[in-house]
Formats: sequence, structure tokens, C-alpha cells
Amino acid sequence: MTAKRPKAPRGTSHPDTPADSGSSLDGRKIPAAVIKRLSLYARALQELERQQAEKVSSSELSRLLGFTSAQVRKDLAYFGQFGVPGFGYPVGDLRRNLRRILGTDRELQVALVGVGHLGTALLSYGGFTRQGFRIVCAFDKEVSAPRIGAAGIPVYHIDELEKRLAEHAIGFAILTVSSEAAQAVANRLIAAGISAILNFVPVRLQTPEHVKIHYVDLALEMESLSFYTR
Amino acid sequence: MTAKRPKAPRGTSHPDTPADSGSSLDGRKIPAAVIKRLSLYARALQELERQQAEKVSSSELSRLLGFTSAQVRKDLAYFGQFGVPGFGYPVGDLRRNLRRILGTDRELQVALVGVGHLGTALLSYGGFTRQGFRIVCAFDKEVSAPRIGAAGIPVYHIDELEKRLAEHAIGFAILTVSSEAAQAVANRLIAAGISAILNFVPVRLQTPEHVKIHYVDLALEMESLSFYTR
DNA sequence: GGAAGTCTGTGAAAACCTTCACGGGAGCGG
DNA sequence: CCGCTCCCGTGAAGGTTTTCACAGACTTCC
Ligand SMILES: NC(=O)c1ccc[n+]([C@@H]2O[C@H](COP(=O)([O-])OP(=O)(O)OC[C@H]3O[C@@H](n4cnc5c(N)ncnc54)[C@H](O)[C@@H]3O)[C@@H](O)[C@H]2O)c1
Ligand SMILES: NC(=O)c1ccc[n+]([C@@H]2O[C@H](COP(=O)([O-])OP(=O)(O)OC[C@H]3O[C@@H](n4cnc5c(N)ncnc54)[C@H](O)[C@@H]3O)[C@@H](O)[C@H]2O)c1
Repeated sequence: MTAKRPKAPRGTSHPDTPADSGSSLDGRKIPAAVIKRLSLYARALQELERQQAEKVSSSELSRLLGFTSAQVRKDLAYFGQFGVPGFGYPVGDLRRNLRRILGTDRELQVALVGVGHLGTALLSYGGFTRQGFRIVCAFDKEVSAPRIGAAGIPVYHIDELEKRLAEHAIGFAILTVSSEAAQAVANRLIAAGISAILNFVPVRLQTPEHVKIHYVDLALEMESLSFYTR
Repeated sequence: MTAKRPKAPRGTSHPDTPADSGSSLDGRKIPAAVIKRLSLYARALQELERQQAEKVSSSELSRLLGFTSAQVRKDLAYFGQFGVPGFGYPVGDLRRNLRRILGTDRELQVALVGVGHLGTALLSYGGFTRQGFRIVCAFDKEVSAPRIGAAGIPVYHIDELEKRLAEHAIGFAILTVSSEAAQAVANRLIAAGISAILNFVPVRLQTPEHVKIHYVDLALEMESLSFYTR
């Protein structure tokens, strides 16, 4: 008899690809949504600190950001006891703690790949530095010799990628190349030891588990808005 | 006796501000996350159609995007029965349906306010048009006379906002002004009848319920990545 | 035309996330 | 130092989203 051609990996069940969400820290599991809110708390505290506020209650914070007060308390409680009953949270203290938790208490070195329209706009944005990120250098394939780009950031030819990443101990990349180049560039970044990528290219990247990717997908946001207003 | 000063609206319970998610359509409630995935399905189908694929199964789609096949089926089932058992989903057909559901089967007219670094990059981006959006005109306060900006899009002084929005029947805005101006500009947009805003400014906007706002918050994404790689 | 195999749609279960509600600790005023 | 009030931390409840698992519908191939 002829052997049937094996169509697929076989097996009765197909576990598909699970959608991870959340990471564990210290034993407990932290929902991904909590981390995003942590950033918002940190930013609100920055503003409060600027206003010389000494304390803030969970309900004040929640009103400022549009959450419930219970959520604020629960989110913060994942990471320790920062509040004082009958008083609230000490602003400066909590802010310092959040920055430590998020890892933004130290300046993070970032590389940007793809100095086109969007890449250039990002290079000239001062807001990142304010939040503890520094774009140290940028790369493009259309650069014959190193040059100084927007905001005084050096732009190198993509061939120098590996060398420069190592030189500056960069662990973090922003990806704004064209769609066709995205996967190839991502591969090189990962091979060079990058551990996180903020990807503006509307392409789902294939990456090993240990590399964290966040997508910023503008067309998706627009379509989503479109749905809600039809 | 002296009357105590009324400290707060009173009441023993404080219902805080609830966090909405999802909207109702046709009676059922659609999770917000489903809508985002719908956009991704639509884009994947666009690519499949380009490759002349005639059909696609939920498991193929799920593999392409990194979800589970059950999720794909459930998401699509919110809106009707598009699949054929033993066959899969007809690519062209499903794509047309998704575009209709998302409202991207017609071209949507969009205005952009704040033609700075980021605004200019967005103006010169062709990808929106491909997805069914057209940035019709842009506004800035630093424009003395109407001029033609990137990609041939006219840039007007902000004073002309109301007039031009009405002229082009624009219902949709992208906000890339400076932080200080964001709330004021949003107010004007809303007063002018805009129903959705894609906001790049890291400021929580106060808006009436019927206006849908999506935030693109790059610093937040960076901080979030930072947490996961500490 | 029939049998084997594929793949959808969907209840039910599980996982996950948010809100409720309250005990009790901390400040504060007297 | 005491009592009163405020507000945190947290188990439990409630709600939402994802995954499982399967009946049945459709295709395909002989
Ligand atoms: N511009 C926008 O507003 C916008 C909006 C949403 C998404 N995006 C996405 O961001 C990406 C960039 O958009 P853009 O408008 O800046 O495009 P762009 O064409 O202006 O810039 C792309 C840059 O990447 C460089 N590049 C291409 N291949 C490379 C490689 N292998 N190595 C190094 N550099 C390489 C090009 O030389 C170019 O400078 C695109 O994927 C686009 O889909 C852009
Ligand atoms: N550039 C980036 O990469 C980036 C990244 C993340 C967030 N953002 C945010 O996007 C916004 C814009 O950033 P940018 O770098 O393009 O800044 P920018 O200063 O280059 O541009 C802001 C533009 O808005 C215009 N403007 C200010 N007030 C206005 C008003 N009342 N009416 C009309 N126009 C007005 C200014 O004239 C200027 O052209 C900022 O809020 C920033 O926080 C920018």
C-alpha cells in the first residue's frame, strides 16, 4: 500500500499558540495591565511632585487617571506596602519606588534602527530622556559615513550595528525600518543581544521567547476608532 | 453652631470611576480586545489575498498572528457566520466583511493637528491611505498662510479649524500638538463635531462620553518594556 | 454516491482581572 | 493618652476574556 503523505505534525489535540500575558516577579504573577498602569502612576506622581504635593491617596490618584481606587491600591500592593493608613502614599517615596520597579531609575541606553520619516521624528523627541531613556545611536542603510542626526545623535550605517551596540552596552531598540526589512533587522538585533524591541512596523516579528517585543500599530488604532464611530 | 464645610459630595460609598471596555453591537457586547484583533485579521487577510489564497482556516490565521485558533473563531463569530465547516474562511469574502464591520470599506476623512516633528512624519506616511484613511488637511498655530505640506496635504492655521472641518466633513482627528495645547485643541475639535481622536500627547484628555479617544503613549511602552527586561 | 477527514460554531470550564467591602493600623485633635 | 476619622491592604465576590472540547456540517476523493 502507498504511504499517505504526512500532512501535518499530527496528534489529536492542537494546543495552538498560547497568548502570554503577565510575568512573574518574586513568585507572584503580575498582570500585564498592571505594568502599564504603573507607568501612568509614575507620570502622575512626577506631576504631583512638581506641585510640591507631599501625599496622595489612592482615590485622588484614581480620579486623576480614571481608574477605581481599589485598583490603584491593588496594583501597588503587588510590589510592597508603600502606603500609610489614614494618610495615603508619600509622593516622592512612591515615585522613587515605582521608578525602581520599572527600571527607569537608571538611564536606559537605546538604539534606533531606520532613520526615515518616523525615525527622525523620534530622534528629535526630548520626552524619552525625561522619562529615563536615551537614544544613544541610530542606524540606517542609506548612510555612507557616520553623521550627526537630529538632537545630536550619531547615525551609523547598518553594517556597524553589532560593533556599536556592544560598544555602548545597548540592550534596547526602536524599530522603524520599512516593512520588508523588519524581520531581518530584528534578527540581527536579537543576535547582537538586544533584549527588548519597540516595533513600529506593522509586521508580526518571529522572535525567541526571551526577547520582549511591544508593537505600536497606528493603523490598528485608527481602524479600531473607526469601528467605534461607525 | 458652625456649619462644617462640605468636604466632598458625601455618601458612605465611593463608586469611583469605572473602567469601560467593550461596546455593544446588535445587542451582544463586544470586548475591546476583539476589535483590535479584527484589525489584525483584516491585515493578514489583505496579505493572503495578495498571495491569491482562496481560503484560510482559523488555525492558519492563528499561527500567522500568534493567537489560538479558538480565539479566531470566537472573535469572528461575534459578527456572524463567515466560515464553512471542513473548508475554512473564504479570504476575499471574510476580508470584505471585516472591512465593513470596521468601517474601513469607505475612505475615512481625517484631520491632523500639530505639524511638528511627529505630525510631519505622520503626514508623509502612505500606510494610512492603504488601510482606508486619508489625512485631508492639517493644522498648526505656526502657519501664517495655507501651504502645502508633506505628501501634498494642505496645512492651515489653527484658526481655520472649524471652517475646514465642516468643509470636508471630517469626523476624525490625529492630535500631535505640544502637551500644553492638547486639552484646548481637543475641546475645539469636539465642539466642532469630531467623534474620535487618536492622541499622541501623553496627557489624559477630559472629554464627553460620546467622543472616543485612543492613546498612543510611547514613553509608557518604553517603560513597560523596561520592566520586563530588568 | 458514500465514507473519511476537515474545520466551523459554540456551550462549558478555566483563567484572569476588577470591584467590593471591611478589618485594622496610623494620624490627628483635644 | 484616648477616641475619632481616614484610608490602606486584602480576601472574597463578581465580571470578563480565553481556552477547551465536541457535535455536526461541509468538502473531497475515490
Ligand atoms: N511614518 C509614519 O508616520 C508611520 C506611521 C505608522 C507606521 N509606520 C511604519 O514605520 C516604518 C517606517 O516608516 P517611515 O515613514 O519612517 O518610512 P521611511 O521609508 O521614511 O523610513 C524607513 C527607513 O528605514 C531605512 N531602512 C530600510 N531598510 C533598512 C535596513 N535593512 N537597515 C537599516 N535601515 C533600513 C530606510 O533607509 C529608511 O530611511 C514603516 O514600517 C511604517 O510602516 C510609519
Ligand atoms: N516626536 C516624537 O517622537 C514624539 C514621541 C512621543 C510623543 N510625542 C508627543 O507628540 C506631541 C508632538 O511632538 P513633536 O515632537 O512633534 O513636537 P513639536 O514641538 O515638534 O510639534 C508640536 C507642534 O504643535 C504645534 N502646536 C502647538 N500648540 C498648538 C496649538 N494650540 N494649535 C495648533 N498647533 C499647535 C506647534 O506649532 C508644533 O508645530 C508632543 O505632545 C509629544 O509629547 C512626540
